[in-house]
Amino acid sequence: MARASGPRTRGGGVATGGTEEQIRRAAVHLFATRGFHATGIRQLAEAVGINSSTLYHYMGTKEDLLFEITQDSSRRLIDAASRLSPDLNPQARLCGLVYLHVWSHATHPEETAVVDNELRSLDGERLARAVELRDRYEDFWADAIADGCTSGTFAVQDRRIARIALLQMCSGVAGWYSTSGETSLRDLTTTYAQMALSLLSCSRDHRTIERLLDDLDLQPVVAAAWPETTPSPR
Amino acid sequence: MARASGPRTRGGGVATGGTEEQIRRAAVHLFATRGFHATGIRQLAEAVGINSSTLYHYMGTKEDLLFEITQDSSRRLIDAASRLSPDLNPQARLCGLVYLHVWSHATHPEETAVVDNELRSLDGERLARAVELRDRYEDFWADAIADGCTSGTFAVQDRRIARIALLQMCSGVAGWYSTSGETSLRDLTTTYAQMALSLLSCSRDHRTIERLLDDLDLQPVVAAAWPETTPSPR
DNA sequence: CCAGCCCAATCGATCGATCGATCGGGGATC
DNA sequence: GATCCCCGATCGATCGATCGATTGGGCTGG
Repeated sequence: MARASGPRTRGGGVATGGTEEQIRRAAVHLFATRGFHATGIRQLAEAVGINSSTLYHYMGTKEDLLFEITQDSSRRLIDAASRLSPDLNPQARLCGLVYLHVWSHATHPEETAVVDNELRSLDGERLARAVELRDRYEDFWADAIADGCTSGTFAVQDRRIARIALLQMCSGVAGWYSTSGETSLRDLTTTYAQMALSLLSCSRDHRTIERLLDDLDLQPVVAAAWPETTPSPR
Repeated sequence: MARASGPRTRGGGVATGGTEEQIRRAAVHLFATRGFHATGIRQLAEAVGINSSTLYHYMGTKEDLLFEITQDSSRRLIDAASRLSPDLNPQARLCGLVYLHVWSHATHPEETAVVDNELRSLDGERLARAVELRDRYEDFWADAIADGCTSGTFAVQDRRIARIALLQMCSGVAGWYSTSGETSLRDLTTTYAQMALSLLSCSRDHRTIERLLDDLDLQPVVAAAWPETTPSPR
């Protein structure tokens, strides 16, 4: 349990946030970079600067920690997607989903990578719950694609394959994008939205999509889904 | 003591190959499904039906095994890509790459998944060699995309991002496709080739791509890259 | 104000289990 | 008897997790 909301002890507490949040952050980083099974409980403690036994004052088992991380990240994506206006045309809806997904994966690559790659380390019941959340999120995409296809805006050979391909392509952003690189977040999201529309046989000019995304004004949505956006670079 | 299974005689070995090949196959399966670090040496031995110490008669370390598996799979992809005729037009070349990549990932999902997901478990020097092979393979894609862009066949906002997106999208096949499902390999590869061309602003009809792939006649190429397997369709 | 107590927070020590890997020897075949 | 397979036993290291003990700030009753 442990309710930590403010108290810092020990001198020299340079790190930001409470101990519990530090643990969470270190776990996200280690799980994303080395993998769940390759991350030792002592490594995690060392990254936080505490003894390994102290970890268990703040968390349950190591797997509990992984589960909570994945649930949290999954829910953020679902929250963001569900905030999209329901009466958008298919084109705008799809662009919005791409924007939210790519923005999340670009600015929080570790959280999203853990969800994308480490679900298999969950046991049966937790895996089922995690998959359920993932499926709920993918339904937003399935609905948008179906809408566009029935209305004639999109044209694809196979809707399910198109959905899988789009999600896979957009998730890849977490693996390579760096905010310190030469591509801005604005260009990145626009480029992916353009590729997504093209893949759905609905090509649009880059500037057109840029304006479309500007009009959607989704920055408040991602800000609500990922509140404590860190000032740290990376 | 009677041996449980796996008569060793060389005269054609009943269902499974030699012990070394059995180990390789079991390792590919376990590394792909559970992950490298989550796979124990005793699990691996049990899957083959031998004692864990016997493993070391056939292999080096566990990491040696992973390295060999990734090198092998990477080289097969490079071999296949390098067999594509150098004087194909960009459209046909790109379709050929998609075909080879998707076919490989669909028919050998575990080998390819290990390469795609477990490279990080390699140590520094081996990781560097593995990444080098991966980069060499991606160069085939970069060249095809560049050719198409300079010749006006393709049009993308960012060639590098397009390449990454295409590869990510095609690699995803390993994660969901089942040869026992309702989608044939022929439809799968054609659908992906169509999506790839569309993404590159070079839309083509499904039937057109089907014929294009038929004309390329790439079955001998994949058969050469993955010899000891069953290639029936197309 | 102080005495007494509580409790979050931390650590060192250690648990049983499992990890990857090694070694010497047994038994079969040629 | 030499070679090839294979296994039981075992190594040191590390795994995730728990234990008892200590610390110190904050709250309470007097």
